Amino acid sequence: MADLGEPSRTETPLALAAGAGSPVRIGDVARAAEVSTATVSRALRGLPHVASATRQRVLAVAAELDYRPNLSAARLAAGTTYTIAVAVPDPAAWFNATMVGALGREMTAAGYDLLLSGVANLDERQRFIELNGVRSGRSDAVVLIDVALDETAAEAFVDQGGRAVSVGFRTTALSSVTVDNVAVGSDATGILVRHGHRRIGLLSLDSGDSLNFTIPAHRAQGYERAHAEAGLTPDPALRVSTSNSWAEARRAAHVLLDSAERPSAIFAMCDEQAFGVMLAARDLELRVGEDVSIVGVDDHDQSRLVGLTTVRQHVAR
Amino acid sequence: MADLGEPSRTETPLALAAGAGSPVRIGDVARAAEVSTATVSRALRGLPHVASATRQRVLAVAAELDYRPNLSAARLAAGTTYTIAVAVPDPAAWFNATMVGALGREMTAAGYDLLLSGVANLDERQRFIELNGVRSGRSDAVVLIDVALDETAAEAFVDQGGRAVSVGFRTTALSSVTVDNVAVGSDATGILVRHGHRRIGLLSLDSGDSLNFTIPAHRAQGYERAHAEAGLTPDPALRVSTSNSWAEARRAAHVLLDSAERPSAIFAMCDEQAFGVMLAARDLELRVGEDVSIVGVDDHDQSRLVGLTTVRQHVAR
DNA sequence: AGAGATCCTGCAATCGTTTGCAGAATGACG
DNA sequence: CGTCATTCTGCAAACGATTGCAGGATCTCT
Repeated sequence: MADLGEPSRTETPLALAAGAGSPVRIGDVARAAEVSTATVSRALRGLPHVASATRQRVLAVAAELDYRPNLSAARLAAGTTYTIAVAVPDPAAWFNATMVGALGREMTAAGYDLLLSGVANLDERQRFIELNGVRSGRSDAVVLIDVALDETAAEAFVDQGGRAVSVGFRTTALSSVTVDNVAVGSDATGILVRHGHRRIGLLSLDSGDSLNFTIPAHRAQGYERAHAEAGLTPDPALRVSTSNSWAEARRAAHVLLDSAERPSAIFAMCDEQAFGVMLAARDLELRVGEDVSIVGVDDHDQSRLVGLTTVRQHVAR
Repeated sequence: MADLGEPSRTETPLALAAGAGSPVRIGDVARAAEVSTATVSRALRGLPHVASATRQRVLAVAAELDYRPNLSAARLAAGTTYTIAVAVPDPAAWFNATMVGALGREMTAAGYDLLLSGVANLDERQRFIELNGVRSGRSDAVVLIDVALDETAAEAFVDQGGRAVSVGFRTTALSSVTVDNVAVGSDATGILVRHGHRRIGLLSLDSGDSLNFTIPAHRAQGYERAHAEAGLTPDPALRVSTSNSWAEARRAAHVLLDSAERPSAIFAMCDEQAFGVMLAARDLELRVGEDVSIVGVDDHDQSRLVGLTTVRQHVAR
């Protein structure tokens, strides 16, 4: 593992407004096209009630002058921002990153901007909600990815006129897009049960500082349901929980696997954890899929590689 | 692999401005605190020349009224946006996501907003540059992550007063933060050479639709340099390139590994590709690290798991 | 006590759009 | 040819802050 040290940096002095000239305003276009600013505004935005000849002329002049409307002004006047604020606990986590990417594509297509905020703890969540609340003029709506909001907070937000959508967490006050995590847990565990496993470990996701505690809870419910349906009773000793880092998961898996009565399979709530479990298995020279089976959730490309069985979630859309 | 089907969606009607009341403006605060709006503005932003008693009063009143300044108005008046637009080819790719996350943290701390755009091809890049150019009022500056901009485009942007920083791509017109990719390539290859490998395959990153073609080129240069320093001449037949998908890389690796004179080691330009190579090796029942060595770049947590040697890049900061 | 410096505060202009309303121009129709 | 409906266009008032400038208090020093 070679370490490359500090990345190099070049500091090219940023020539401020070198050939900038004064920016073109809507008035300049109006004058050049011999119409009023009102007409320019309407023509440029494709509003009705503009003669098509006039519109052509305005468009031509605007292009000629390379006119760019000032967004702040437009937003102020129109009272809308065409921006959606997205909050996500850890932007680098695979699920979140994919979600944000997909959202971004949709929004760009619809002409909206995507304001991204990392919201890792309660304080930051609070700040985010306040900042992007009603009439902050910062955003038109808010999307919470994997960020839980209790009912009262959600209601307060909506009552004040905020618009919000929640992904991965269900709240009655908010529109939400969620996956049935009980089913996820049940499916995953069910796969193991059908393969004849009777002692199945559960590596649960630690809520910790995270803001969504329902996902792990629901998946755990599924884990139990699958057991119940097969007439089994899960052993509480086989249940541990960690954050979603592979390192911690590895340590936790050791606890399970080192024991004399080790489980023959482990259900890990996310792939990151599943990787950690694999590491632990390797440490103990257990063969994955033979000595111990592992099931994860999510759909990392890489999962396939190491022969992990995963329950897939649809992320884009 | 169980497929959970379409995620469920709840559509709670979003009560618009239920208890919203009319938003509090700066004038309301001014009136309540018995000062002018100018003073309120100064007090709230911590500007000097406000008596501390006055400031206290204003702050109290503002809090009392739950005043939130309208960002669009503030931006228009101040001529600044406190927003930085970030362009990234694929927001879900590990390196990019991590970078965006780190940037976001810094920016939030500094009171800036992060506007995220996916910029996957030349058209989108063009659109991004136009949209976020000078005085668009959309952003104060632009950060290009792994998005190449030719010198002329960069100069034009700067000449018009745009501010931009480039990450992962060096341009003389722009400030840039880059990693010395020749060194990366050379380090990675050097590791293999020192382990006694003489036939080293190179799995290069296909520029394709991507916007940064210098990284692969530089790493390839490093690959050659390392050979030269060891008095070796790389075999051109051992050089293939694919996109950064593990599936394609797997196919490409087959081309290398199926041959009678297969390389004893392969340098893959990114971890995603390295995973693909591992898959191919597994297909052929070659043991990684024994029958064939693999080196990748980046620093996925997962790399460690499968015993991949990687050259680490510092991503955050 | 008067002159000058220092510190606060408010007036009003400004930022660059959008949009309601009214008036002008054009066309249709009897 | 006069009405009336139908388009188009422009005037001017928002939108909600920021900030240069000048005036009024207060303080210091001789």
